[in-house]
Amino acid sequence: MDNRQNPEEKILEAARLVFHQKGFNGARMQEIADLAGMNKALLHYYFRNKESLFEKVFNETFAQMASKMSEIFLSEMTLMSKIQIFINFYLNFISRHSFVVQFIINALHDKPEQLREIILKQNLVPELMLEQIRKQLREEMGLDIDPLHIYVNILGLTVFPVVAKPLIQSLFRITDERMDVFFEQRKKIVPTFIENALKGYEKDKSLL
Amino acid sequence: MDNRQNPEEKILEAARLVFHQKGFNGARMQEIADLAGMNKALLHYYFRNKESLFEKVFNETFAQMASKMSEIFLSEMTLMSKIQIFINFYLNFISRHSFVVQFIINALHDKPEQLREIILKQNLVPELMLEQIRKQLREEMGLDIDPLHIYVNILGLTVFPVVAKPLIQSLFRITDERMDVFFEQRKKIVPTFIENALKGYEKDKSLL
DNA sequence: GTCTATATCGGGATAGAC
DNA sequence: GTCTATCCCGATATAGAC
Repeated sequence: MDNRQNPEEKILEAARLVFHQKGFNGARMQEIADLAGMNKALLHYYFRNKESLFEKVFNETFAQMASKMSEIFLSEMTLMSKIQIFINFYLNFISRHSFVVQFIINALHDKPEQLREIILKQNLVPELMLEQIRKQLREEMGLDIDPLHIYVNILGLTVFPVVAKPLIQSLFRITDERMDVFFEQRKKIVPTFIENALKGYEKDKSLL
Repeated sequence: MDNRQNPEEKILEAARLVFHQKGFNGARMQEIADLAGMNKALLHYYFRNKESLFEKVFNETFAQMASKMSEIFLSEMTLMSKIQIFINFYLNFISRHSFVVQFIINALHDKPEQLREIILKQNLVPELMLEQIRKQLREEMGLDIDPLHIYVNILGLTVFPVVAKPLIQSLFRITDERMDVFFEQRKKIVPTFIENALKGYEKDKSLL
């Protein structure tokens, strides 16, 4: 671990790695200390206890993902471009931080409160993103659909395969290399899939 | 907990509830014992240790999901009907057993081995399902697409919202009641979304 | 601030009575 | 088979020297 950083930063970096992979219950303070190249006691000196260290990591991680997402979906682009960019960003990001999403989902499942506060603290308003999507669906594609469904669809198509990667691999005996190819393909396949789906609504509005 | 059952079954039922919600690390033998209305020691008497109890629950749960999925996708129906039925079944099932999927994904993420064996033990061959989907894509829609992507898309659109439910709810401040409506809507929206997407490929084969 | 040593506790597992 | 009591380890947390 990088010696130039101050201890706080070294601990946080180690904590990120361990918590992301093992979650709160699975993580060991000892492992974090080892990874940070220092003693357990120091973790308590800098961050009172395991819980508050976890909270720091969680808030930081979640805020980062949320703000990036917000940034993309509130920018000035066509909806389809945004989807394209989101999937690309996300699949690249995830290949380096493979456990964050599952980490977030699990952490949330344990204590569903907060989280909205984390977002608001960053001056992000989730509803704005939805309204922006609604507006673009209407103006760019002439569709009057609940944007939440579309948003969830985008996430599902992007996020699920990443989270379920071990399941998919084990089930169909797919090598790591073929899995990389698979995710590379999805960068093109998913946007097309979504675009097709939305264009289908345009053709036959009775489906809405 | 039901008194008519034998102790083994009572333990298993309690173990299911607790493991599904909290995972291996989060679960407490004490909690399982309490829920089963008996003493911790009895859990060890019937199931040697925590690990093997967990394994029983996991294998059983996973096998159940897998066989149902296999049953649907290998049956004699159009692909679109299967998708329709799968989503309906799944969203109903999940509303009663809300944590199973996350449970499976997490368990797998911790130990990616086995699992294929569980499937094969049931005489299920995952690849058969894919080949069946490939065949139906070709014959019913004239599409020559990698069935794995389609399969993963179906799962993503169905499974993700369930797993991410707390996240969605907290982020957009959605009440439990509105969430029920949301999932009810998805039973129609998702099949249509997929159908549109696939029909889009028919129109413009260059997208494949 | 950083270390070693240790207190404390929760929880899985076992012994042994009934 | 089922219980109580207890063991024992792993892990968080703290005391205290340097």
